[in-house]
Amino acid sequence: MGRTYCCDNDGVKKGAWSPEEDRILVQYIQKHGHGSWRSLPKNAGLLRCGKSCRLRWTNYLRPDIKRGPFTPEEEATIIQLHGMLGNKWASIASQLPGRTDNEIKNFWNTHLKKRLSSLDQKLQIFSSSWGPINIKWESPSTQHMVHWESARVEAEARLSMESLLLNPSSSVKMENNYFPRIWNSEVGEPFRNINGKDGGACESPILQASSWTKFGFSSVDNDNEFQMMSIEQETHEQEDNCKPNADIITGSDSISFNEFTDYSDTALKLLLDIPGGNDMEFLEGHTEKFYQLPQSQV
DNA sequence: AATTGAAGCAACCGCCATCCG
DNA sequence: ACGGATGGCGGTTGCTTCAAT
Repeated sequence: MGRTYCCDNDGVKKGAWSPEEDRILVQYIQKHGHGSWRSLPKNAGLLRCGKSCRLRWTNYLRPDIKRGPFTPEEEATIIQLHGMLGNKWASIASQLPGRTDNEIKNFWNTHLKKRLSSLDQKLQIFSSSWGPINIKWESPSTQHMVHWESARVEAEARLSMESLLLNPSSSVKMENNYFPRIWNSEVGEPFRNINGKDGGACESPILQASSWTKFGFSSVDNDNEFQMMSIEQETHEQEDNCKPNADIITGSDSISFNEFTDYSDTALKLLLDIPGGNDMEFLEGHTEKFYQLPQSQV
């Protein structure tokens, strides 16, 4: 059985849109609005299905579409949001005015995924040089964590670097508000509620693990209801409340969320933007300096 | 100059959620 | 309450462009 696809009709054109079709579609929508997408092509005199028209309009012809390459800020936003939301392209796009979910999805698949996968490889090399870090890299959930962490740390590193370069005195404050803003927006809602119906306040795992404080950035702004806290002081206080989050994320892997975070924050930070051809060269003879086990692990 | 493979991107497809009669 | 219609979303495909050989 199954429902019929709206473009199953004979005589419906497929493939690339011609400038003439674009012109007709734009003129029609400007004059009448899109109304029902299904009836639009017939009314406008286009041999396309409504779905195709909607896609063409939303992804390409809409007047507020922002063309051109992604800025570093947009890139960082995508990485961060993808770390939080996964492949929720529409949600990510809603935070990037003028960008479409399709564009972001393509950008992720063609650029960012590759970059993060190369980070994964670096991490594997990095971890294999240390016996004590018993990470099961083949585990899907751990791999997801690696993606998640890679994305987050890369974005943080980039943002902090840009912030310091552009405005050493004030920009940190702005960037520190980024996660709280997203967390408190509709995008963050499912994550705020992840701990169950009793609504027990549980802080974002991202913020729990955030390296802002670890790397010496401290919030100077307490206006936001979402307050950045010292990891050392606050994480342990909330650990019990938030344990389900960590379990969800790490599954049955051999390291806990927080353990992994402690390792990877430092490790990834070091792996980013390393000058020269040999990414691992900087580690030689210096591993003990770069890497320290958390107190609980020593 | 021709060929080939990779990368980038627009568009399609099918599933799912919501709307509406 | 139910079922069909519609819109939205994410995954995938395939065409185009470009660089390497």
